[in-house]
Amino acid sequence: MSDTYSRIYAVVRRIPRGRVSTYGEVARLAGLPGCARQIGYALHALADEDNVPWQRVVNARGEISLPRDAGLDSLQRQMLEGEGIEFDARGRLDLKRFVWRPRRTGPIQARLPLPGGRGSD
DNA sequence: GCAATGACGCTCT
DNA sequence: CAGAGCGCCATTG
Repeated sequence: MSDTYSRIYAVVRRIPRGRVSTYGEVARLAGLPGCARQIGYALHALADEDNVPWQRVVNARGEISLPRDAGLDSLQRQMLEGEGIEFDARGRLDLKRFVWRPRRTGPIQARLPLPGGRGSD
């Protein structure tokens, strides 16, 4: 496994349950700005025993970005819904509500009312 | 080592 | 808001 993958996995593992992040954001947090595509590439080569919450990574539109033929898109959606993530009719989630923010960026860090129940991890 | 690929993002229309 | 086009870069064959 390359160091690039290790960095990516480390960041994805930090995403708490009930929240999601974007490929571009994960790339930046992993110290790989501009390498959003490589995030997907790394997650594709991921194994189940690696214990990485890959389902919490979506594209910048808040949409599942997996190919249909693999059948993983429905799996990801089911797992996210199980964490309390809500999808609209277009199969998209509201990044405004569910995106993960690593550090407090400002005074307002409003506690998002997670449908799942508890608002903290 | 070169050319093609891909679980993406941003800008313009 | 939605779709099309172009840029991006590590990994693969």
